[in-house]
Order: sequence, then structure tokens, then C-alpha cells
Amino acid sequence: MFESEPESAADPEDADPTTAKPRLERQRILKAGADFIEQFGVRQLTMRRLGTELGVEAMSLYRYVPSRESLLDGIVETVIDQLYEDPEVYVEPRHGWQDYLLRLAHGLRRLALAHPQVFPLIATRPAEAPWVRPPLRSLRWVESFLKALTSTGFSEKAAVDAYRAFSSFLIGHLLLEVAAMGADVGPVEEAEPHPPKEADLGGYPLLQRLQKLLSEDHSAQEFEESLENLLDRLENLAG
Amino acid sequence: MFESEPESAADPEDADPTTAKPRLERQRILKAGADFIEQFGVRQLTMRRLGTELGVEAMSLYRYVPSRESLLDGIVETVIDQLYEDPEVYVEPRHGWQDYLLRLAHGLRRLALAHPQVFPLIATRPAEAPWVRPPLRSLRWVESFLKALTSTGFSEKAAVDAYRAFSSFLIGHLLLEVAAMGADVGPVEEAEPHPPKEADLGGYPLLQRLQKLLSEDHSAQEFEESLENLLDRLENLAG
DNA sequence: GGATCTTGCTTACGACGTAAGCAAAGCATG
DNA sequence: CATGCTTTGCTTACGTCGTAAGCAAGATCC
Repeated sequence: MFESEPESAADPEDADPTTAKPRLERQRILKAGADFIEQFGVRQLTMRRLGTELGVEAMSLYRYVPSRESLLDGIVETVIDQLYEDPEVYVEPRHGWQDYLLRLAHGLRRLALAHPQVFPLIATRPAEAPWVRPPLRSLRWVESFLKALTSTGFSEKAAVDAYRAFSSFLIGHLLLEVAAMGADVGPVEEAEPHPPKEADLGGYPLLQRLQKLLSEDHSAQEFEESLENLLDRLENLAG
Repeated sequence: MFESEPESAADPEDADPTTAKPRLERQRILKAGADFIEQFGVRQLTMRRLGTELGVEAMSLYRYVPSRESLLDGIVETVIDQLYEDPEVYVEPRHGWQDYLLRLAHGLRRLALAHPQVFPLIATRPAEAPWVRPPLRSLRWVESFLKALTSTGFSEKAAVDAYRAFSSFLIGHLLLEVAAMGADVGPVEEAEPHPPKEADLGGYPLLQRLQKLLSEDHSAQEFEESLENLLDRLENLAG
């Protein structure tokens, strides 16, 4: 995992971040935090534990992060910033707004599925400004979104409406999808891997009969269909 | 507010609940917890504080609640159980499935707006069974939903699809709506009432220009329109 | 009179987040 | 070289948390 001490270096451009610890920078902490959450859940992330994870005392982290809360904020931020590194997602529309939105939606879904434990934080943590909604949590992405639409035929009002519709669609779908994966913004879950947690279906005959149907996973396909439906609806706004 | 719990004995009829403490029952604790969260946020809710709120030591609560986590679960449960007391919402369809869904959706929205601080918990806490989605968190409601649809022309598969679409629609809309109200599943926020938190819009010209448009609140109307659109879509599933 | 329950209090333990100060190591200057 | 400043991480310490364990006072029933 770690251990190996080529310390010194100092080179701020980190050519290869996987080799050894390059002196505990903010990015390294946030990355480790994200990984930790993905592995053990938010509840398990404490300053002390993250410290030992990085081979360092808890208090050392405070040089780079003012508090646990802002650590979480930072983690959320770095995770959604990965959208910029997704080669499938364009910050500017290249083949029309539909293509732009499709790529953006798929990129966000990929992000959510890659970070099922972090995603609920993305969804519920307060944003930079009240009208910046999850999961597009940053001003930059909102700007990108609005620009993409207004530059391809949407009126400003239509673009804003589209932004709202898009946000709530994505948040709803992705949150439920990662929740179904066993996301765990809440209880501890300790060492138990996952007891099937069979509920008592006595008295719920329909549930009993439809249980199989209900537990089938069509998320990907549902996502696709609903997304297309959304785009169709937006087409009417475009004008 | 409500009584009708013949618990064990000892006269559960409480003449005047506001004057003195009527012996600390589970329901009383959960109600107090919900109120507390609504007033100060989840983060502020500790066993000790809830204890003193009820005029009791923290450890006394453990007679009725096995842990803080399950306290939160209980609070979530009692809040969504209020749906049953909403006279506008029917457990069985009386005027067709559209009417049923409209009433259900509006009832849930009322609930969310009445408990903006608790609602994110409703949205993110793990449910009884993996396929029971928020915000219809209980087996009873899922059963009711499925029965309403299958008894009014939906095939079983269509009813399940409708259930999923309905869930993700509601969760998306309501979560964003309460988040916009300043819901706070996360940071502490302490005593500060709400600093405007003006973000720096330098470099985001579109955001600057559309800020007013973006911060306008059309939630109610948006909700109505999207809900109707959803119902239209479901009509195609009905057959 | 016991017994046995029920209820709430008391004490205590091992986390936790984090304030405050300290030690060592890197650096620039004389 | 010594000097001092800055950066980094460690140490210690405080108050708060969730909660295990045991206790005391009443209620209930024999």
C-alpha cells in the first residue's frame, strides 16, 4: 500500500501519484478521504483514522483542511471535478445540445456509480450558491450548461428551465440508483458485510408476488429511457 | 396531536400534553426528536440534548430507543406515517389512479415542505427492503401504490415501472426543493441564521446575467407541470 | 411482608473534533 | 558559520459524544 520513502523530490507537478507519499498535500488528503469513504462509508471517516491512513497524526491534517466538515466539502468537490477528466464529457457542446446533455448525464452517472458512497454527499451537501443544484455542484458547470443551451437555440428562460429539469431528473435517478447499491449515509453497518435484511412481507400480498419484479435491476435501461424522454421534453422548450 | 395508542395500560389518555411530562413514551420521544431536528438540524440532535429537551437524562431515552441511529430511523418513520393522517391522501384509489397519484404526490410534497430538515433523512436512510424506495419508505405504502395501479388497469410490470418512475421523480424534485429552503444535512451552521453566502461570479457571465432567473422560485408550478407530464407518460404504460 | 418489574439516574469508558503550543527541518539572510 | 523565519508534523488537553453497567425508587402482584 504505502511505505517507501523517496520523500524529498518537491516537484509540485506530480508525474506519478501512485508511487509514494509526496509530502501530504491537500489533494492527497482529499483523494485519500474519498477512497476511505468509498471503502468504509462516511460515518467511519474520522480525522484520526484518515490520519493513520496517511501515516500521520490527526492534527496534521488541520494544516491543509480547516475542519472535518470542510474536508467533506473538499472531497465532494474533488470527486465532481473528475468530470473534467472524463474524455466523453465536453465542457462545450460539439454536436448540439442533445449530445452535450447526453454526455453530461452519462458522465455524471458514471461518477455516481464509481463513487456510490460519496454521491449522496454530492446530493445533499449545501452548494456554493442556493441556485446551484446538485449534482452539478459547481458554478463552472452551471455556466457551462447554460452556455451550451443558450448557444444552441434555447432562450435564457428555457435554458434555466432545462437546467432545473435536468438537475432534478439526475438527482432522483442517481440517488436511488446508488442507494440501491447499498450506499450508507447513515447507519454504521460495522463489520457485517450485508445481511439480506429480509423484511416480513406478511400482509402485503402484492409485494410478495411482485418482489422479483421489484428487485430486478433495470437501472441502466430506465436511465436511458427517462433521459431520452427528458430530452424530448426539452426539445419543446428549445424553440 | 394524536393519541390512540393503547400501549400497555396506565391511562394513555393525556388530558393536557403541554403542561407536564406524561411519562416519556416512545412516541413522545420520536415526536420531540422530529421537532428538535426541524428546529436545529440533525447534526445538533444528540441524546443528551434531546434528553434535557424532555426533562430527562440522556440514558433514560435508551429504555425506548436502542441507539441514536434507530432514533433517527424512528423519527423518519413517524414523519412519513403522517401521510396516513393527511385527509387529502387516500390509501386506496377512489377516483382513478391519476387522482390517487396526484394526491399521493401532493401529500408527500406537503410532508417534505413541512419537515424540510427531516426530509433528506427520508431520502437517504436505508429502507426496510432494498426495493422499497424513498420517499415511499414503507412496505405499506408500496403495497398501496401497487394495488392502486394494478386495480385500475396497470399490468404488474407497468405498475412496477410506474412505481420506479414516480419515486425518482418525487425524490428528485422534493430533495432539491427542501435543499433550496436551506436544509442542512451536513455542516453545523451553529448560531448564524443564514449568511447570504454570496458566491463570486467573476468569470461566469451567463450566471451573472441569469442569476435573477435562476433564483426565482417556481417550485410549486414546476412540480405541478412535471407531475402532470409524468402522469401523461404513465398513461402510456397503463394500456 | 416480600418478589418482581418498570422507570429513570448515576457513573464511567473510549471515541470524537479540535484549540494550543512545541520541536525539528528547510530555507534565506547576515 | 550562525541567525532567524517558515513550514511541517507531533503532543497534550478539553469538552462532547454514544452508550455499557449498575443502582435506586416506585409500582404491581403474590
